[in-house]
Amino acid sequence: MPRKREIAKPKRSERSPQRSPAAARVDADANKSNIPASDDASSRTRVEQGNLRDAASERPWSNQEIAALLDRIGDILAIQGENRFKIIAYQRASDVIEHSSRGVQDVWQGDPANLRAIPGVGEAIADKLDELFRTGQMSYYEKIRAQIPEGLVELLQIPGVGPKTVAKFWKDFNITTLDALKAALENPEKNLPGIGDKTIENLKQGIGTIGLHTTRVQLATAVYFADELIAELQKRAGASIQKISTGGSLRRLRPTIGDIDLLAVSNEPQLVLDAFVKLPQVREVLAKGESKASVVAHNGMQADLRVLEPKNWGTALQYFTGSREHNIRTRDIALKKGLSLSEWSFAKLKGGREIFCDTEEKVYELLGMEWIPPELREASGEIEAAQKHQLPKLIELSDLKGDLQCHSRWSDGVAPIKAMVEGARKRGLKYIAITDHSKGLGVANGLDEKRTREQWKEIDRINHEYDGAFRVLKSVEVEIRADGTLDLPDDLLAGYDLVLATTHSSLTQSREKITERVLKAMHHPLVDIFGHPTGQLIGSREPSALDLEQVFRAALETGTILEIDGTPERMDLTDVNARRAVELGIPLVIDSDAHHPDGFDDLRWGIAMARRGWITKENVLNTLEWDELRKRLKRNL
DNA sequence: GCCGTTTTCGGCCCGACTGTTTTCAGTCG
Repeated sequence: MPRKREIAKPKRSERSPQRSPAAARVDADANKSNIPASDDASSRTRVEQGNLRDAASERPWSNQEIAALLDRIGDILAIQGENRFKIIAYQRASDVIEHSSRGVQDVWQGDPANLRAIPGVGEAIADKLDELFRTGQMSYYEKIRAQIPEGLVELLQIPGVGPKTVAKFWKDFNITTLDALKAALENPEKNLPGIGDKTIENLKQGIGTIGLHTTRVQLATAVYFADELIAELQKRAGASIQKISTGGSLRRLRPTIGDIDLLAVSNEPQLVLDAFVKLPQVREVLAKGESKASVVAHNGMQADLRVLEPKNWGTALQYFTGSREHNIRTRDIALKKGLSLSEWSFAKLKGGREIFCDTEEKVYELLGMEWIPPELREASGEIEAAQKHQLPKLIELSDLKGDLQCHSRWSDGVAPIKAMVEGARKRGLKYIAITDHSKGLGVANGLDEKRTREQWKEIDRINHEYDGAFRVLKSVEVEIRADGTLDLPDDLLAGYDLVLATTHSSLTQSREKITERVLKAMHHPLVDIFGHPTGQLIGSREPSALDLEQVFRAALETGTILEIDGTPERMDLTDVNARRAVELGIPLVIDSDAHHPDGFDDLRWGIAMARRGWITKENVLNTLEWDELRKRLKRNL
């Protein structure tokens, strides 16, 4: 769903997914009910911690940090009552940079003119970023930051409080911090004259829920919860619901989800909305009107429901799917065709009948382009491609023929190899690589050489039993040690069908060190795949400082395949990085990292990342039969 | 502040819900 504040408050948490003391994953299913706990100071960026200069380091600026800085400038300008289009310009630049598949500092290369190629970045912002990259500071930011009291921006976190209200607190009541506001609310008649009772109550409530409503959860968690809400709503008001769908970032399958958007068709909207706000999952009703309601569930997630008529379905679904930037672009295109596009219809600017679209296909057709899969609607080139009818044919789950990372109870999985085979067969796969951990990962009961050779015998027996109907590959998830060496000897590695190398420890190494370490492993002739490259765990661990551009170059040089790990908390490579990799011509594999026979369902999330990364079947090697795939492995070239 | 198959100046997506300054501003998506 296109959210204006998506580029302000909620987005901040989306950039730094919430931390929780998530235990090491044993079973992917354990994540289904895992809602990360609220944020803490450790995920704050150097921007949010204040002075850029103090926090400046040799590390390049990440897109997330640059986006947070531009976003913060937008917030300050908004509080100052600046021209709203100037504010929007900073927010748009922030949004584009955050979703850019290339590091902006990398694009810069010492020349601000290079930055102008980024949509939404003009002369002024390019020059400011140039200064930031050269000096580690931005004088414009320092200047405007000094013009408003410290702490004022934080008041924007309160739900329902925007820049105008913050400015009023400051100028009318001299309230500039959250603590001062809390104190003033103790005696509102005296401290906050002219503010109504209802507003006072909302402020008190809002302060209490800071953090709760901005928590982003893993895609899988949100999808399962949305399924639950829809099922319950169908049970209670199903007779009145003709159609129901998810919308927003959930429908676009973003790796993390801020809130759940639902969309329904009904001739009895009040009945459906009443049922919705009374669902057992609902803790609090934020708003309820004639066509929409917003609630907060007991698990802390916000859910919105819109109810409409069949004739509006296409425009409404298109609008509520977003993204915000995508909608701004599509509405702009409509305007140039003399049409005003809203969630209800196309209205003709010069009068005349409204045009209704009961399907999304009709909406895009009127806009002069082909239907765009929701996963691509991020204003990152999909509109231009759709106008030329050159959208890629995105990969689908059913294209996968095998899974090259999964675990049995030989290491940290919970099932015997045979049970994993049956789990994979049930899902239509024809081969799996059993990639139990190597001995270096002591916590995962890693295999030494002796146990490895025992495991191979079992795999031989199973393959014999299936007699070609299914193939189990002898493989390993070998640990790349802190110095870049592998923790199994070469003669053993040579005996596997394929080798997946990953990092699990020393992930806080410097950019230089961890990059050098990974490149060393990628140059090893027996390392076929580099798995879950950045080591990120959504909600609990940031990506390592690994220089992915160098990794991509090394992948091309060495023929090392890169992986998209579909475990909901990993999603690694993530969408933008996967897109960059295939743009450069690097072949990928999509794996579940299953630790349980049902864990193969997580391939679905890997496919989601791939589709968001514009990836086709041809880019992914495990869409091939094993006999074809094996020829593409480095060891067999 | 950005941007251009109407434009280098004059625009910049559209609507629901809330609270309250009862006709609309502020916030949000």
